[in-house]
Amino acid sequence: MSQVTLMQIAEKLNISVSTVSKALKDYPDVSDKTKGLVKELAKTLNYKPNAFAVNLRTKESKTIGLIIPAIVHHFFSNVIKGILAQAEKKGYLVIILQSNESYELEKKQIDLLLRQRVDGILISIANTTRNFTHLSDVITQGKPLVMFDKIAKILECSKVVIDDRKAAKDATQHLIDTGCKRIAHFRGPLLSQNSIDRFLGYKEALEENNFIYDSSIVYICECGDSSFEEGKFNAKKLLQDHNDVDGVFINTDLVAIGALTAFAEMGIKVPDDISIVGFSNWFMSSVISPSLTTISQPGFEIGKAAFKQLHKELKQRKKSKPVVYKKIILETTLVKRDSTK
Amino acid sequence: MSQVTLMQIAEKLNISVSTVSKALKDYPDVSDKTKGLVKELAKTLNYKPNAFAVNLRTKESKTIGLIIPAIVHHFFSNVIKGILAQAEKKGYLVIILQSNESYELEKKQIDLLLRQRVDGILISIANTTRNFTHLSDVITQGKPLVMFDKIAKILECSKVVIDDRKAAKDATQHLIDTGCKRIAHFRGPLLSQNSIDRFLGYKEALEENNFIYDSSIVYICECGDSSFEEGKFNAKKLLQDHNDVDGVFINTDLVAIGALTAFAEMGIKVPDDISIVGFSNWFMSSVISPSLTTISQPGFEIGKAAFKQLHKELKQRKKSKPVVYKKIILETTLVKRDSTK
DNA sequence: AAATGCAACGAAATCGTTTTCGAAAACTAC
DNA sequence: GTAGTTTTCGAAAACGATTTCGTTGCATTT
Repeated sequence: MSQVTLMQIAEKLNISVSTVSKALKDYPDVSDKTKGLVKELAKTLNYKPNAFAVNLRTKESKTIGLIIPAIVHHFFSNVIKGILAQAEKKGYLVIILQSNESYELEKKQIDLLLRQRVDGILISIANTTRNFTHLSDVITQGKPLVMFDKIAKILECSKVVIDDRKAAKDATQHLIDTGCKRIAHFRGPLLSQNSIDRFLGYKEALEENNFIYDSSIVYICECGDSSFEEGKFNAKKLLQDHNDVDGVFINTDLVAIGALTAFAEMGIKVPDDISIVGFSNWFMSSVISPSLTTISQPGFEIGKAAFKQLHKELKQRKKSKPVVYKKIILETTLVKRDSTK
Repeated sequence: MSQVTLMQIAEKLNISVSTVSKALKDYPDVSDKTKGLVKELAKTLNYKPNAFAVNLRTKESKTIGLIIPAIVHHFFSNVIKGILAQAEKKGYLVIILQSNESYELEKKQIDLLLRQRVDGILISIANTTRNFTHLSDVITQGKPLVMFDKIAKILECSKVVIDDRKAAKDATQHLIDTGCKRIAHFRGPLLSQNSIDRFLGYKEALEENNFIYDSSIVYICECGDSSFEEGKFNAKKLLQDHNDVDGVFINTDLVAIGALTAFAEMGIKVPDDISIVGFSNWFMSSVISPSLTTISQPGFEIGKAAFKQLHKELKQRKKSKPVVYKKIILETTLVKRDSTK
């Protein structure tokens, strides 16, 4: 029941606590003989160092915090998987918090993690976050902070992202290349940076191909829990208002699948009557029918890269080396499927 | 950079560390005047108690561990969401580890969590786990352990589950009620308890309705990363070998969706030619076409209940009250959709 | 005036490690 | 045999908070 301590081992062997500690950590100033004795007894007693004491002494806990807007989300759960995989390799544990896209919660959670004195923090910020002082506080306190996917451009810290603008441009270009003449866009929230960038990529592709940009065929989706419904709703509205549209680039797969469903219900043929490109490459996009052309967003790799960068900064700080912030941009690819020609 | 300590506050106010500590925790033997001074200074200095020291002193960290076979999984990510929501309410943090359905990893991770001295552990065990000593160790060490979904029946501890057998029986009964005469089953791994129970429920429904059980129309799926492919593969095989089958109860939605896809490719009409019932109610099951009739498995509630139970045991132990283990069984419901008549 | 009670504070032990700095003990060399 | 190394070990001081048990002063009671 009660845990074994260094002291108990020391008493049984009639040596001091310090020698036991050093023996277990293979210090050179302990004889092989006592090392053997200590290690053997430690094993039979099933000694596990008290992490609380170690943390207090060493001022680090080999634990990092992760704040993410949502867990039940194909992309984000892949990111988590990537982070956990990498953290495990390096012997780190991860405390996960879900901000629910709420700035207030995010602020509280940052405070919680700082109180817990995690070694560093990984975060993808909430859509509603405008004020970044809670995040700059982290950096001020000397704790590494790495942002991914949903970042704050102003903050000076490392970031792991994709090029939303380029990816959106690729997606739109694909619609153009496959013969679409009038291309609509279902965008995300007005204030979400990713959504803005994707919108800009869409617009840029249009302009480069001498298409006329028409704001009346750009629809806004909040991309929350009811993404699917938003997709359905806007698809129906689109058909009513602009039946000449023959292509849509949609901010996320879930909205796109909603749109696909609406089109199916209304007897509109995809891709014959209208082509659709989504964004993120959720698993389900490959199994619905017609399967969805989309942009693959490497969640696992983003998570992996984010932890790697955090770990690098952790090591740099430990060696009191200057910390260099990095912006890592991961590649996206267009996955062509049956929702486009 | 360097953190504020009780000592620093004490020195600035010319009082002792103990008084500062007691003032902040509203002990009755500190005057309101000094309490005011201390609290004010603590706030302006942005004092945060050093969690490492508090943990060491109090022997608890308000942190629990969670081991889960997979994160990128609709059901499990919902469980996580439920756990995190409840943990947040009670002021607990959650360290999450993914076992990847590997017994070896699971064992290591239990050890990691014990070393970290988390206050308790929540776990859904890996499919490959046969030996449970690593889990009984947790209980022996006096740490609460609550298992959910994938449990070990032998272990004496609290459990949160659904009634797989009853749910499977309901699903099969629905196929019978809607006129199916020959019902196949795509089951999960031979050694997975959930899969066994669902199989037994299937069989029980057949027997109660005087259907003949035929093992040749029970197919095995590993239900791993390639679930979808397995569903497709087995659906095709089923059609080749037994074209008289008019209903299938399938162990999980993902496999079922694979089967749906295969049927669509082969021109088999669902539910006219064959009816399908899945299990778990993934989000995608509601948006594919035809939408999938399935058993809804309340992931969020399971997570919530699991944490609640753990928290209750944590409190009981703290008050040295006897800990009572509970087996909590949550309700499932049959969600009727278009893949059955 | 002595005894009692109470309010307000502090000293010090404790939690279990890590690590520095000495101090023995053992060994080498002259 | 002495001086100087090299091993090998231990004492003790952190790390920062919590909590027990005193101690002080002051007011109240008899």
